[in-house]
Parts: sequence; C-alpha cells; structure tokens
Amino acid sequence: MKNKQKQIQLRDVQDVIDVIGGRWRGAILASLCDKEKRFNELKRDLGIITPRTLTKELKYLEMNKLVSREVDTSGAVTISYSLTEHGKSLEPLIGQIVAWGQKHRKVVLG
Amino acid sequence: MKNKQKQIQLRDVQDVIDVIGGRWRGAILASLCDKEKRFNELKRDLGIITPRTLTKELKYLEMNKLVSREVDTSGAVTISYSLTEHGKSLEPLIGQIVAWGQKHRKVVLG
DNA sequence: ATTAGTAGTATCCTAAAAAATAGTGGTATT
DNA sequence: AATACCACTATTTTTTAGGATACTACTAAT
Repeated sequence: MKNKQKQIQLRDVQDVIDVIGGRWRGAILASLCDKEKRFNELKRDLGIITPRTLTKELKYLEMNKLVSREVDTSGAVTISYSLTEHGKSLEPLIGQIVAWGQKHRKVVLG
Repeated sequence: MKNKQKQIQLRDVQDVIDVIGGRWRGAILASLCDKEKRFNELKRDLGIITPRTLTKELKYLEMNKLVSREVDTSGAVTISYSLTEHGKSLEPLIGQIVAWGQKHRKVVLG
C-alpha cells in the first residue's frame, strides 16, 4: 500500500521533469512567467538556444497546454507566446525552484 | 538591472533542472526522501535502472552535496545512501512537484 | 563448497537532444 | 533600393544520456 503510493509519486516526479526538464523547457517557462514574449525576444532571453530548438520546445509546450501561441496580423505579422492558465499554475513552483537554486549555489560553491 | 536579475533566475532554474532532472535524479531523491537506502534497495525501487547509471547518478548527487554515502564495515560491508541536510531541503520542492504533477495529469489527460 | 546477495566496474552501443550552419519569405525602415 | 528585423525551416554534425551485457571482489548462509 505504502509502496504503491511511493510508485505514484515517482511517476509524478518523472512527469514533471519531463515537462519542465531538459535543457530549455524550465527556462522558457520561467521567462514567460515574466510576461508574454515573441520568438526572437525569447531567443535573446535564453542566450544561446538555436531557433530550431526553440521552435521544437515551444511546440512541445503548446501540446502540453502550458503555452499558447497567438498571431497578430494587424500590421507586420507578429507572434506572441504566453502561459496558458495551466501554465500559470506553474508559477509558484518555478518561484520555489529559483529560490532553492539560489540557496543551492551557495551550498555548492561557498 | 531588471534584465540582469532575470538572467540570474533563468540560470537558477537551469541549475535546479540539472540537479533533479534527467531520467533518474528526481526519482532517486524522491526515493531517498522516504528513508535512507542501500544500493540494491534503490535499484529495486527505481525499477529498471542499470547499476552503471545508478552509480553515476549517485556520484553526481554526492558531488552536489545532496546525498551522502556511508559505509558500514561491522559485518558484511553495507553502504547506505541518504539525503544530506541540503538534500532534505529539497523535500518541500519535491512535494510541490508531486502535487503539480497530479494536477497536470488531470489537465492533459482529461 | 556452493549458492546467493551486496556493491559495484568495464566496454560497447544506440537513440535522442541539441548545436552548427544556411536559407526562406515576409515586413518595416531609411 | 538596400538593409535589417521577424519567425521560422532544413540539413548535417556532434554530444550526451543511458541501456545491454558481462564481469569483479567480498561476505553470509546452507
């Protein structure tokens, strides 16, 4: 019983790692917590990501209902990416991740 | 200024993903939240991990001061792995990850 | 003495992730 | 008209993670 419960938790952890893990997903989501962004804006934010990878990751996040893509055709076509409601529900978690990350750096480096 | 702050946060997110990400790290840490475990005990817990990978991941976690390895030579040599204090500070984060993971499954699957 | 368990190592291999690089078709700016 | 920015796509190459498999050295139990 207790063991079964444990299994379920491990699955949950792995699911979440799948969603925010990898080299870029967490950072993309964190960047979008700030505000909605356009493709090249995200690209600059993230530093060294290639457009191919960014495209791929954004598609994955869209499919997982965390990010939505909106096209504005009023002037020159611009496209903005933002967190969905579900994506926004990640914000507190990302906040805690950032906080723990800062602590972690101190422990490991200092 | 504001931009600089943002960069730091993205770096933090990436650091944490590095620590708990990958296929096994999060699961290993989650398993050790339960109680200290021995090598083969962890191996059974995790299911299909190879000993090579488990060794490698445990070494990484040791280097990052999250897990400590203790040798008991009183009888047959046994070795136990447990969370360090720093590792234990991850527990609330893992708890939130599990909670969000459960919510996420509902959103994505129905 | 044999078997089984503990705690790993050593080698090789494959699949997937991501980088490098180049190019596309559009708009806006000067 | 030329340049530059936007939002990508295509192709090739490199890197990395992790699996498969086999083996080691030790101890404890039967």
